[in-house]
Amino acid sequence: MPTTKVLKLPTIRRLPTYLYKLLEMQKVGLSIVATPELARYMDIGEIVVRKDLAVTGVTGQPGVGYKVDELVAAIKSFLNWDNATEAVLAGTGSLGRALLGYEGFAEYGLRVIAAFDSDPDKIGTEVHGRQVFDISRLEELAPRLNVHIGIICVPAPYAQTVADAMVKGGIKAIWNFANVSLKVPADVVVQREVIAGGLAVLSVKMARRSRGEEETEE
Amino acid sequence: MPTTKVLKLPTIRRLPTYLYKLLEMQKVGLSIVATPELARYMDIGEIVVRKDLAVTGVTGQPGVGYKVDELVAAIKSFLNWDNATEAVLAGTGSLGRALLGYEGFAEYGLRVIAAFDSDPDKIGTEVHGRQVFDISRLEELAPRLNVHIGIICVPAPYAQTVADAMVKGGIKAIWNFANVSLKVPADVVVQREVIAGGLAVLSVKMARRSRGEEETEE
DNA sequence: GATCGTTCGATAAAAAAATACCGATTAACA
DNA sequence: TGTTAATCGGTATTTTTTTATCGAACGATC
Repeated sequence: MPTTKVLKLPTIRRLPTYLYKLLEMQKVGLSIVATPELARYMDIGEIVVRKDLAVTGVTGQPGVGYKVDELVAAIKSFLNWDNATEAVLAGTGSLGRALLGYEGFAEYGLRVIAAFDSDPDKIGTEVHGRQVFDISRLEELAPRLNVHIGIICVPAPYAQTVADAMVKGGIKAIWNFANVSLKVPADVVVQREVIAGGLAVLSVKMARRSRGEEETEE
Repeated sequence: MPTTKVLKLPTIRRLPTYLYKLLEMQKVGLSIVATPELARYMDIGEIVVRKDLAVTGVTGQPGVGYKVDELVAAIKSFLNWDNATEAVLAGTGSLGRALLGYEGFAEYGLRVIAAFDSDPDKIGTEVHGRQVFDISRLEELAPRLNVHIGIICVPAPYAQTVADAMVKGGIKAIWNFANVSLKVPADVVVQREVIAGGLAVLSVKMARRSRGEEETEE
């Protein structure tokens, strides 16, 4: 209870998916959920589900299951998604626009309140209701907007420059979609997202399958 | 050499990032790369890099490093990315459009040649040079296009229906961006992509950091 | 109220992945 | 030619993650 348990990255990665399912159940009015159902939905073992839910501190009832509301609250709290965090986004290319258009972030406690770009044609426009500012103003505006999360969607060569500006602007967490490692001070956390990683796994799985080999499940 | 070595998922996920870096080096004319440089770029240990590269079968030279060209070829071959595979995409919402606009796939051996949607306003239009067809024609057109990879970007409630159509259309691999588990025959592989997973990790890291705790690096 | 099937949760075992260690090979340079 | 620094690649170890096992709690049914 007092100290922090070891955090398990795979578990944390799975939590949003649980949350998504649980929110769906809430909408339909379901109040109880048992492990087998979640396991089917997640395509993982029942025991994994129990371990995952355990980290949130929620305790289920034997023979019954878990209370959906409790789980939702606990997961949100664990992820610090209970009160929306505001973020800025740099790079309004196709990926940046996609993220700006993704309504799901609302449920994930993330509100992207402004976008930045270097393209004069884009500066001053709006993307999905958010204004696009000149990227050179990022460092100046971030503190005024009081945001602490930055999302980088610029091409790889510009990512470090943008990251530097974010750090100077007081950003403490960077969600990096550019495929480069960013140098940041120790008190800033970075999460690099490599979408092609999934494609690689898919490719290898497919190749094996077509060769008729059996492989370990993901 | 004869039998298949155990495939390590984390390694496979990292391969595209190596590849990206190596292609960059090729462009600049570098022909040799050593582990420490890659390790810095990847933000992981040197030993991990060596183990990763080992699965491709490439052997480096002590005191020198690896040949960039060899690595590029070996990784592409390992991932079956050496001759482009064609794919279709379902759902031209913001995410679907972003994927259609991502040029990087060319380097990853993926060519999305057609898109599908159910919205009459989108059907018949073009998105980044690819035509958008009525999703009801997916099952009919997929075999004629001779594609075996399908990308699902439709809202979660429609994902299973789309997947069924893809399977009937001869698709053997599905890259699923909808947050649901898909039921498919055993000879079809599915890779589910949960973008919010990374955000969850970032959130937890940030929370820990602000509490002044030390955690294990990712 | 007794029995059965279901589910939770703790402990233990297995598998997977990351890390450490160390000898061998190479280039650079005195 | 000898020495030094850098690097690879194999084996061994540790850590992390998944999977298995089992007793106890609960609801439903008879």
